[in-house]
Amino acid sequence: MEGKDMLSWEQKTLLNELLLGFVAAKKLQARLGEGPSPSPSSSSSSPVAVAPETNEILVKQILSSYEKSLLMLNWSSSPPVQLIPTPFTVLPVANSGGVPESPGSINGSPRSEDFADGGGSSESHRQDYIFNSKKRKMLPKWSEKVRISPERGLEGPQDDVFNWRKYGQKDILGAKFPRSYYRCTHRSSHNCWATKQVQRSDSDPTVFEVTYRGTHTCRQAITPPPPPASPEKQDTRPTPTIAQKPNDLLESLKTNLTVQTVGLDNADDVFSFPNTPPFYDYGTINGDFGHVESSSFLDVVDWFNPTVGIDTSFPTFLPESIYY
DNA sequence: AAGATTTGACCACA
DNA sequence: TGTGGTCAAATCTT
Repeated sequence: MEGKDMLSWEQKTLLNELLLGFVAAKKLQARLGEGPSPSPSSSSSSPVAVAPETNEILVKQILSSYEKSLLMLNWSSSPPVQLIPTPFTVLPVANSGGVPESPGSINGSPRSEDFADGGGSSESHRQDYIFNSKKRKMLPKWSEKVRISPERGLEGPQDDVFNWRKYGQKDILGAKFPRSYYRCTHRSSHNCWATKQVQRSDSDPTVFEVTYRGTHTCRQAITPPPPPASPEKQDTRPTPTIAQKPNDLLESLKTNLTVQTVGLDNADDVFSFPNTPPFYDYGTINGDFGHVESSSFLDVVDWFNPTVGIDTSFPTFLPESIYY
């Protein structure tokens, strides 16, 4: 029964995201429709200087995709709906892996051990373990390099708004520093399978290589944040236990660290956080809504998920029907 | 007392 | 068989 709750929560989250895109597309459509479409030729500073008809077609396609997706979600509530690990989860620094051979239920089925099996048969426990291990392997994976500024005295990157719980540390062959393993604090409560590994760079101790696996299905960004009790009590903990206003957090993050994405061609590109959190800028990511088959916007969702923890709470203009 | 971290052990995979 | 990733009991912190 709890599993069902989780599933429906995921569906809601997905619906939420879909609706966001849907409404945005609607607005765009309205704008395109109302304004006297600017002359397609000259002084349009927009990078996407296309004929109005093309715009409309694109918008229709977008809307159609959203509608279909939403419809599908609505009527197929019983089959597992995956919020994340789908083959089209592409992240800016994805370093392979991550593509499930079968989109089966990666995240949809909660671990039975969570509420059943009360420490009973070790055999079933083993099977759960194996199953989850396989499951995890199919999660999308990407990494970032996070640089801290030494003068701030931080020893670990405080790189996102998610709550991570350390579950292991390992000495890695050939690495000076041990690798730390974190998973989402809400793993059991929200069935959130996001994990990350933090490895301090050998060559530059101010750089932490953070490898994320899986995306958050929890809503940490809007869960009641614990009061900022004692600032910087510990150091090696790369995880803030805060989930305050993303903007505030981003501002502070911007001053503290930079993120280098790994795996891009120009690896020395240093990425700084933008001023506003999320970048729900479909214009910059679309590239090709025309035949991308409704996956692009999900990519965006995943794109910012790990670093800034886009919460589903940001200014929402969604119909209350999906609000819970 | 509850939640987080540490750490040794176990497991899968290359 | 060695290594990386995870588990879980013990320990620590709040």
